[in-house]
Amino acid sequence: MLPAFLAGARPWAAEALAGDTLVAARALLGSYLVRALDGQLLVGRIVETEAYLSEGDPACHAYKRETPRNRPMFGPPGHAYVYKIYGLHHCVNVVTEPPGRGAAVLIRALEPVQGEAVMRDRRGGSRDLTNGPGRLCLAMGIDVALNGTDLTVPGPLYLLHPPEPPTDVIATSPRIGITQGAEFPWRFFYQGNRWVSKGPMAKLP
DNA sequence: GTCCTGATGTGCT
DNA sequence: GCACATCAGGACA
Repeated sequence: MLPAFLAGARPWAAEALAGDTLVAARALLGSYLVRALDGQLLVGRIVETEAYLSEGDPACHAYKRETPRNRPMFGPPGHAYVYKIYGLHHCVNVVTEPPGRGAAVLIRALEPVQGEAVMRDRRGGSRDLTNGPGRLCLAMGIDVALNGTDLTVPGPLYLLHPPEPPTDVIATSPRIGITQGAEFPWRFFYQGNRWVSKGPMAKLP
C-alpha cells in the first residue's frame, strides 16, 4: 500500500528518460523509488543522483563498449542497471537515452518515506539507512536479481513522479569515488537535505 | 589461465 | 585517518 499522498502519482515513462542524461539526472531528484519486498512496499524519495554519459565519460561503465555486465545500459531507457562493486556492495542506476547509447543515472541517496523500520532492520539497526548507493541498495533489498527491471511499470521496483513539483534547491558537485572523469560536476543533490550521502551541503542536523 | 581494479561501507585508531 | 572485506569483469597472455 502506497502512502496516501502517492496514490495518484504516475510512473515515469520511458520516453521521459530517453533524452539528455544530465537533464534526467536532475529530473529524477524528488521522484519516488518503490520497492515491493516480502509483501511490503518500501518507498524512498531520491535526493541525490549522478550522471554517467554515453560519450566522453571515462567513468561510465559503458565508456569502452557493450559487455555482458553493462548490457542493460544499452537497453531501453527506464530500466534498472544494478551491479556489484568491491565484491560486497550494490549500486542501482536508471538507464537513460535511446537503446544502444550506454548512459545511466546512478541513484546515490534516498530519503525514507515508507518502510523505514524494515530498512533499519535490513541495515542491522544502523542509523544511516539510505545515504549512499551501497547503503540504499541494502536497505531496499536491491541486488543483481533486479538488474534489467523495467522501472516504468509497477512491479518489484519502479519509479513514481512526485505528485507536486519539488521546490527543493538543486546543487551540483563533482561525482564521488571515481578516478577518471572526476572533474565533471555531474552529481546532483538537494541542498541541505540530511539524507544526501556526503559533500559540502550534506551536514547532518 | 593470472592479475588488477573498483560509481563503497564499516570498524578501529 | 586508514585498513580491510570480497569478487566479477575486463585486460592480457
